[in-house]
Parts: sequence; structure tokens; C-alpha cells
Amino acid sequence: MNQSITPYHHGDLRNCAIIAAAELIESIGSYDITIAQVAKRVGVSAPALYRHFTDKDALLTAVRELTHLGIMDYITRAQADIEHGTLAHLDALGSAYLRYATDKKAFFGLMWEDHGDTESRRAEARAKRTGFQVLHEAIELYLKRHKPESAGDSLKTATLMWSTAHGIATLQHNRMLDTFDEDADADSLLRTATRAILRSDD
Amino acid sequence: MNQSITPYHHGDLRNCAIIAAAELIESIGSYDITIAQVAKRVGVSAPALYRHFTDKDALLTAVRELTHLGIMDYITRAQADIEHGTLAHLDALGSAYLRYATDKKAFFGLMWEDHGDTESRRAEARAKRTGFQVLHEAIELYLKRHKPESAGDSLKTATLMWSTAHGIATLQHNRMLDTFDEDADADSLLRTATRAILRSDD
DNA sequence: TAGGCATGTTAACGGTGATAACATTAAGTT
DNA sequence: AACTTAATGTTATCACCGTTAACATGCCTA
Repeated sequence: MNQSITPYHHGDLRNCAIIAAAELIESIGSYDITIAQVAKRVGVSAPALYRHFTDKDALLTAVRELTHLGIMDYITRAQADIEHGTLAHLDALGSAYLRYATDKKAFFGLMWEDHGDTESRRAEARAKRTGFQVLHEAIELYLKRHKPESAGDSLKTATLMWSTAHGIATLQHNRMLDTFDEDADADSLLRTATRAILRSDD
Repeated sequence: MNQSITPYHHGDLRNCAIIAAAELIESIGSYDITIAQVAKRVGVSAPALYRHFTDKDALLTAVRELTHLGIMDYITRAQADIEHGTLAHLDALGSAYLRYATDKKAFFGLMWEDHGDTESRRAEARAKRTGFQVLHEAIELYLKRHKPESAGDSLKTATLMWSTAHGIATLQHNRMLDTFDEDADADSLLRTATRAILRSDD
């Protein structure tokens, strides 16, 4: 009798709030969201969220975890059908990174945002390093095969390639690539850089 | 009689507010400042600032102009005593960019921040392109001297070099360079990239 | 010197993140 | 089955922020 359609206790508020926040961010194309907006989307009062997140940043941190999963998904798919350690493999990794930055503009911005919590920053650093490892291993494999005398530089080479990809991605994110060169194409730019850094023309 | 120490009319509120905002940003190391904070620093009520800036973003946009002047100053000083069009010249430009990013962390973040106003974005794009032109001309000169057959690629080369410098700068800004390679040195990384992109070993 | 305009003031509004005090339900104990 | 407790919701409220409105002051010009 008089059973309410939505029960008093949500049941899975934490996860639903994270997903709602992510959906909201994607739909408005910005991570400048409000606790109240998220609460409304889940159908709950705003303070209820504070039972599951210490503060707004904690919620955004949870969303950032999703973005790390998301970009790893892009990367994993990109290298699924490609022979590892080849130049095509490196191209695919870079291309996936750039594609994520443009496809998921708001998420890409969020995942590199400067935030306060030092606790979560270590966890995020670890997640990003995991992504970096994929690139590092691919480069290590490439160098061992094609330039064994440079295999010792694989870490520096990987750092440099990530930096370049990241620079291209962020400049494109700011619409600056077009400003500098209206014909600029992020993907081909990165491919050029990859070949220059590896000093390989094939 | 009864002359107030601070007159009712400030006299140069607009400029003082911009400078106060910049000082505030530098002192707290973040561009997450408050209109009230700026007003207090200038010794004026918060709404007074709205006589000179349409909103908070307009004030920050004015500060961003300062950051553009600031980085141009770094660049101009860096190339003052160096022969233009040399590899050392390009190194100096890159080094100045990286130095600004670390010396003026908050300003560097502010100048690349995503903000709303479309009007001011064009002006800022122009300011940034001015900085880019310096790099572009330096590279054009270098290529004409050392690799005349590649002189036609000067624009793409400049875009690529800026992207790399920018990527290194932003990753360092996020403390990610250390995360990837604890021995990473931004400056030497960029020098390596410069030489790879120019395919020049000297 | 009178009046107008630029530029300052205080008061107030809506929205935000966050906390407090209270309400409801689920789960465990006897 | 009934009582207790902890988890998890609610509404009320706070301080702060950006911003606007209404009013005050004082410089500049006719």
C-alpha cells in the first residue's frame, strides 16, 4: 500500500552519481558542473551526494577514473589488430590519443585539470603511468627490432613522443593548431614527429 | 578640512585592478581568484570593478594580456644576444618558453585556460600567433641556411616544434614528466626533439 | 556656479559548495 | 517478531561568490 515509485534509499547512488556526472559533462561539453545538477539527474537531493563523496572534487576524481578507463579503451582497441613494435603500432597509439582528445574533449580537459587533492593525485599519476607504459613498451620493442643501438634510450624516447602527442592534442584542444597553421592536421603532424624522433623513414 | 587619505575616486582603477589581480595570482600560485579579493587589494568595493570590466572573465582576460607580454619578454630577452637562425637561437627560444612555464606557473596556466568570451579569444589568438611568428621566422632562417631543400616546410616544422615545447611544458606543469621518467629534464628533452625534427646533429 | 556624467558606495539576489539536524529504511541481535 | 543501530536519505541553513540595483560623491564643462 502506498508504495513509492522511487524508494527512499537509492541503492547504488555512488556509481549512479559518477555516471550521471560523466553524462552531464559530456552533454554540456564542459566539466564545470554542479553538485545540484548531478543530484537532480539522479533524482536525489544535493546533500545526499556528500554521503558518498567527501566533496565535489572527490566526485570529479571518480569521473577522472572513468576517463582513464576510456582512454585506455581507445588505446587497447587501437592496437588490437596491429603487430606490436611496428611503426604502424606507434602511429595507432598516437592516433588513438589524438582521437580521444577530440572525441571526448571535456573528458580530456578534465583528466589533465589541476585539482587540489594530493591523495587522489597519486592514484591518477599511477593510472596515467599505466597508459604511458603501453607506449614505452611499444617503443622499446620497436627500437630493439629496428635500432638496437638506441634501445637504451627507450624511456626518453617514449617521454618525448608522449610530450609531442600531448602538445599537439592540447593545442588542438585550444583551437591553436588552426591559428598557427590553418592547414595543420594533428595526425600527420604527429606521424612526422614520430618518424623524426625515431629517425626512421620507412 | 577632513580630507580623506584615499579619495573617493581612485583615478586609475582599471589598471590597478589588473595589476592587483596579477599580483594576487602570482602570490597564491593560482588563477582561481575572487573579485572581492582583487577589490580589497586595491582598496575599493567589489562592485566598483564592474565599472571597468563587464565581468570577472574580462578582468582575467586583461591579466592574460599581461601574460602574453610577459612571455614575449622572456622570448625577446632570450634571443637578444644570440645570432638569429642558428640552432642556439632555437634552443634559446624553446628554453625561454619552458622557463616561463615553470617560473610563472599560474600565468602559464591562465594563458592557456579555456574561457568563454569569443570576442577576447580572437585577440588572444592573435597575441599567441605573434609569439609563434618569432619561432617561425627563426626556423625559416635556420632552414634556409642549413637545409634549403626543406625551407618550404618551415611552417609545419615550427608548428611541430611549438607543439613539442608546449607538450613538455604542460606535462611538467602537471608534474607528469617526473612521473614518466624521474630523471627527465625538460630542457634537454626539448633540445633532443629540436635536433630530431631538424635532422641536424651539430 | 550649476548640472551632468563618470565612478564610487551599500544593499540585495540567485546560485554554489558544504554542514547540521532530522527522517527513513535496511540489517543484525536477541 | 521486536528492538537497536548504522547507513543513507531529507530539508533548513550558512558563508561565499558573481552580479545588479539604487544611491552617493565629486570632477569637468557650459
